[in-house]
Amino acid sequence: MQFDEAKNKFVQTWGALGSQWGINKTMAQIHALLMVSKEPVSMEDIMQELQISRGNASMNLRGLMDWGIVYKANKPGERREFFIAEKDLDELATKIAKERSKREIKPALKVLKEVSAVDGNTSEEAKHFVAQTKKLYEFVASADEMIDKVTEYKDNWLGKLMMKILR
Amino acid sequence: MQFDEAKNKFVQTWGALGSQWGINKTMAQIHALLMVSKEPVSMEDIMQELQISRGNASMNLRGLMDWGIVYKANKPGERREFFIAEKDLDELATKIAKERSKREIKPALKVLKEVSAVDGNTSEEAKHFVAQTKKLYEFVASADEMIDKVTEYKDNWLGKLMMKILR
DNA sequence: TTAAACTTTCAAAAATAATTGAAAGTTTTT
DNA sequence: AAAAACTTTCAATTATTTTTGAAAGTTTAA
Repeated sequence: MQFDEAKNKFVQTWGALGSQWGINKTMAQIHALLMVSKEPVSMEDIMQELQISRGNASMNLRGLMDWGIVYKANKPGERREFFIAEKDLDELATKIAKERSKREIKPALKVLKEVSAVDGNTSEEAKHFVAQTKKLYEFVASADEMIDKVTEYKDNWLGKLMMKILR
Repeated sequence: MQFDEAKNKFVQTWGALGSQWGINKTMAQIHALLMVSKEPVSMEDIMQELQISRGNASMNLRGLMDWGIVYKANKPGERREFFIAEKDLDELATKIAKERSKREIKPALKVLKEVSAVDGNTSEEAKHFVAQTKKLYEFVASADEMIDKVTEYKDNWLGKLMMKILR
């Protein structure tokens, strides 16, 4: 396979994957493009390579920066802005995990706690509901904690040991 | 909070969450509904509770069954079909992890392997591309394996020990 | 075998999400 | 201070996804 073809395939595939994970296609494609670019890339270039409008590029770059996985990079002597992706994969995974926890898991936990505290759970139905949502709360909370710990310890000896055992 | 209100809130929240994870809203809502129902639920009841059409209910139930997290249940003496959700949360998590691995991670790995094998990587650009995609391959492959192991060992002593350490 | 009871399918309609592009906003240069 | 070089915003458009509902399909009962 030729370089251009390979690059294109990578960007397309990453974009399609993004959709399945609740990230929009263009955002995932921009990220893919930046991931495999050695040099910082200008908005102009991104628009050109992905054939998208200026507004689209601008908004999705902002989105990626909000996730903390793309940065602005200033090229000396250049007026316009360039962009680079976080290329350290451990760092990338950590940022994504932390952000998803904050945006999605924490709010879900809050709701689970609320709803599992229904008043006077008299009926069988209500009892079952409380039991299930409590279990769910416990489960989600400990999964969330576990992800925390794994990312936190990822580069110390204990973490490395565990990774080894798990592999 | 009253039972009905709580149940509704739970179903709505789970549905909204589903969207962010690439699962459609109705499918997530049906799943939520079944999760907290003690008794098997008929399609009629699902349509009623979620205010959705027959076709919609049918397709999304089929989807949930394809994921292996909802089953048909026959009530003795009843003609029509009833549905129940997998309620064991470890089992649920395992099924989802396995299925996502099969549907999304494995195909992504295939592409990563393909594209990291570009011909005559002469230019600096091409070299960087190959290096990045190879790293990505390694990373994704080991994350996938790790998920495998965690779900596999979840209920044996080693798994339990690790869970304890990680908590 | 036919009718009744129920489920699935799928083309069309509706709802939702993403994209465009031009105007407004910023920052830098002269 | 004005122009130039660039970025952001957002209402309107376009594309995608989901939902509907009626027809076709299937299974059970009589």
